[in-house]
Amino acid sequence: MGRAPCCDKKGLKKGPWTPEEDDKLVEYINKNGHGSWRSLPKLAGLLRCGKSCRLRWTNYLRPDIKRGPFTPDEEKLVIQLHAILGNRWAAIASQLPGRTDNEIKNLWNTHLKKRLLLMGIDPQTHEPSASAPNGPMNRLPSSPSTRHMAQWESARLEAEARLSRESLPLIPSGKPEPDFFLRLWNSEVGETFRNLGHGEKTDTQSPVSSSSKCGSLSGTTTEIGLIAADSSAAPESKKPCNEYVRAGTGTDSCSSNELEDSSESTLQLLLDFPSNNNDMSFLGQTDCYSLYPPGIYADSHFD
DNA sequence: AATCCACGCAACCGCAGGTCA
DNA sequence: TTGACCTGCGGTTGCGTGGAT
Repeated sequence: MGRAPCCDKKGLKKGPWTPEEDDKLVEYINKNGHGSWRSLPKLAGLLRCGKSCRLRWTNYLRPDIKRGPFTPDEEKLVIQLHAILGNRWAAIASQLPGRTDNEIKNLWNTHLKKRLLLMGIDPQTHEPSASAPNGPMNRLPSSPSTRHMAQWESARLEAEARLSRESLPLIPSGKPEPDFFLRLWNSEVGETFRNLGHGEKTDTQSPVSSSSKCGSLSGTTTEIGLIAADSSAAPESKKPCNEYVRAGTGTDSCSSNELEDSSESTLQLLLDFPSNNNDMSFLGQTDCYSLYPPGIYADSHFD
């Protein structure tokens, strides 16, 4: 795969953007849209490479960018999503309207990572660091894949307990609509779940650390399968759900691998789940999805 | 007042994947 | 099927700024 160097031309400007350049870029995009980023600089009269223009636009000039400090809620969400997604900043950013992946990446590297370290939590694995052997997360398994499975299993059981306790359909009014799960199950994603027992392929290559990806996707699909099973009385959902829950609740690495390929669309569907600020709120706990013992990510740690 | 240093943010770099001829 | 082109993403760097000494 050949790839043309982006900024191989001499005479292209680098470094900080001037207000004049910003104006040109904004004016051009407002008039014409960005079209091809590669040709944009020439058309807009900028001595920049297209990549630089795109970055400037997406990270700074875009009108829907929310500027200003992150709120505690946003920070909590970033941490929770990072526990699920790992360093997939774009995916995390997509759940925080107005925030860019760059911004979140910076937030993580400059603030959140340090805070977690101070709390004795390894920011990469979200488990207790060696310096905090008695940390509250020490009860979790040490192998990343096992630990993630355990985390999601814990979340699953929590949700299961809550749902059976309530044994009521999920009510709208800020809560997920019951139909959502049915629709989910009957969707293409649900189809993926239904096919899980038939030897779907697995994607083992990913830029994301294996631990985070394994845990996130397997857990994600587990949750969806469970909820679909519990919240829908649709007859067609019974068998596949049972199958799926069985697969999802398996704690060996095989089931993890099988579920791993539920794909980005699955993840996206979960992340697009209709809730307020906390994507995991449907698991029952509103301030944290409780993969960790209470208080780990409580507000007080991030104020 | 001058210097040093740590921090935060904007921007760059290189890779990966998708599209299209 | 192949390769060029394009975009998006994550990691990293460098500079400006403010606080500490």
